[in-house]
Amino acid sequence: MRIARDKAAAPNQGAGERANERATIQQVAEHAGVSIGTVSRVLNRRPGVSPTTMRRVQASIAHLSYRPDHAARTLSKAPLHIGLSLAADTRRLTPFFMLFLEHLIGRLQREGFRFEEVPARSDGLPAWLPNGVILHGAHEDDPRLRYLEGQGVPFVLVGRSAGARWVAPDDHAGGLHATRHLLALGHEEILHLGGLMSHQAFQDRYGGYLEALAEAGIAPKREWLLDGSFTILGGYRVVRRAFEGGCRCSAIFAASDEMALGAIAALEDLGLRVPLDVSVVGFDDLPEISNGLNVPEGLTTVRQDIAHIADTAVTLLVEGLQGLPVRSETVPIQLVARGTTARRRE
Amino acid sequence: MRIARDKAAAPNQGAGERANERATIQQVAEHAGVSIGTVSRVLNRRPGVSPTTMRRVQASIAHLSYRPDHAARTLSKAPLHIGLSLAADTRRLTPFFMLFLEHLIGRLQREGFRFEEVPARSDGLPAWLPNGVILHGAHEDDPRLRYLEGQGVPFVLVGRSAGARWVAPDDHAGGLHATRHLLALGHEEILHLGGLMSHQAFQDRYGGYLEALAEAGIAPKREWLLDGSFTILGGYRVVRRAFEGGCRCSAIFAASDEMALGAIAALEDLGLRVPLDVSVVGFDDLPEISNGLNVPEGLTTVRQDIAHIADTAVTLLVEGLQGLPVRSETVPIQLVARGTTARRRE
DNA sequence: GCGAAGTCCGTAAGCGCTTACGCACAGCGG
DNA sequence: CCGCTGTGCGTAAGCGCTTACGGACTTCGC
Repeated sequence: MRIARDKAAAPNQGAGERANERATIQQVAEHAGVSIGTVSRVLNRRPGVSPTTMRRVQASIAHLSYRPDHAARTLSKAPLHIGLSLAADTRRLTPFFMLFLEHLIGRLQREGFRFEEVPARSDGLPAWLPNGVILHGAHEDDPRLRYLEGQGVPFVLVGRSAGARWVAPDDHAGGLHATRHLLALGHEEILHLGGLMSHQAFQDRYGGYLEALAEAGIAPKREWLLDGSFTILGGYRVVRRAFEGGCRCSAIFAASDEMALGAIAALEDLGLRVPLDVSVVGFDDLPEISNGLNVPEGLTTVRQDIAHIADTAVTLLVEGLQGLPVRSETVPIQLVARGTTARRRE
Repeated sequence: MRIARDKAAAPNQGAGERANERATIQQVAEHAGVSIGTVSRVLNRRPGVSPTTMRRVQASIAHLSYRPDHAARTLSKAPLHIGLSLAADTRRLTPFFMLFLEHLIGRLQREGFRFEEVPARSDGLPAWLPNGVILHGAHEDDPRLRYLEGQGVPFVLVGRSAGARWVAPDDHAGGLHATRHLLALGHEEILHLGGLMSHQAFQDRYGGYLEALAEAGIAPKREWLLDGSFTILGGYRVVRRAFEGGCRCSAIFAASDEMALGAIAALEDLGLRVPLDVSVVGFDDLPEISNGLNVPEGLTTVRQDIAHIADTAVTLLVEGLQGLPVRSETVPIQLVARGTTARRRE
């Protein structure tokens, strides 16, 4: 499959900016009247460039709408391969996960890392050793962790885990704030729509919920805990069944936006109005969900800063590559009050 | 953020395969006792390598678990930038779309293309001109198409469209075969669970359904056409409402697996058994859906060969880059009969 | 037995970028 | 006025690949 690039168009034009062709660093340099080394320094914010020159270069970059080529940048940066390893059970293409991946890949590209998903050999160990690894959804006793440790390869986990570098959102605080919000609105009987309690994160959300209830002096009832298995349909069915079965709760804290969406649909189908009759709080803050709702103001939910989580994962990994001591980070969450929660009716 | 690679480990070792470090073409060449040029020829299946040498090189590749570096390969291949442009309304991260993208990216990477999503300028036109473009979900009167044509940039559309290069699955045949399958099982009153009829593809699926009914001499009733807006929840609600409203149909042809899933859940909740009481056929064949079902044999559905579609998109684009005449391709679909369809109970 | 035509393979340039190195010039103290 | 330090910048090597080119053999016809 050979493809000849149309060279005849501009026989000997050097770097005279061909209309609309993507600009290279060379062209930027010529346009600005400096060398490519200087342009590169500006791009990477490295010292040794006078303010005047820097401004000129930046103007040229803007003028040519130049954007550095990922492939070339990757090739010349430090030859570090970083591996992505995604737990099989998270490979479920949930919107949340896809967004995370998008941010992660973006950051790695911008940073000039060479990265690839690491294929597993038949014995479950990686086929080749990257210089650093980001793991998503690994359990603490995952054999891969021991292996990486043994090989001296730094890694960071997405999700809380003892004795390793990790990033995780503050799931506990999320559950806490969501529930407090409902309590503050006068609700007392509050369902928790959760599931997958083998995951630490989801246990934590539930833990926050329990703590908030305890603060308010409310003893949680056994039947308030619903398992929606983190799907829209799961949320719908379990909530519908609960309310058909005579549940009198006036609020729901769902551990994911998907389940919240299902819950709201179920309530609607039963003739209950959200938020007039029942308030609902979600978790994640996925715009997809909030926009798809027919509550004009959108879903009240707990926002996770996905970009921040992805960013921190990379930062921690870089620390590991530099040999800095192990450090972990909990990224804060934020309650976003919108249209699906209201003061409890009378 | 400077990171020193540990060079002290093997001071003057040349290309002696460092344990587990990722191999380069150089190391493969030394291991096989040939030059890197020859290794490259083997990798790219280019002629001019004797069978003996080829085997030796392949053995070395396997032994070192060598995999060519994307970045380097991209950089040295023909300098063609191909742009990806994804219609805003398809940016909905549906499983189907994500899979498509995964295949597309894989193929482009293997092929050594440089590709990037093309950002739009404020006036809606692309910020820079790639050498070729793949568009997903563009309407025929999309201004971008005119623009690309005017600039002489070849493009291919995913989805049928007059007068341009396009690839699309045979949606009509899909609808036809799915419905024929149900008819052959003795069903006569068959619902169509569709939606989004502004899309040609979904109209076509419906068209296939109508044609099959016509063949069988059945006049479709108005109330057999349901709008599930291509979501699980949409499918659930509309089907539930239909059957609660006295629908006596014994089969459903859903235009997506998601809607089929919703439909099945709704039927279950109403105490109807699938496939004993009602047969259901989906569309797409997403393993995610079929596995999540509690019908042991999985969902009967129409399979779209996503990899083939992505592949063809690239092939057609390459043809465009080579200046070959415009050509389009319909990729065949296939009915996969599994556990959600059965002969109509007398 | 010698030149021509093949076959197979090594060599080196180059893709677009980063960065170590080193040069030119300014400003300083003596 | 000379050398010295320092700042700002150009230069060139090299990242891991692909591929045009040409060289070393082999094989064939005469």
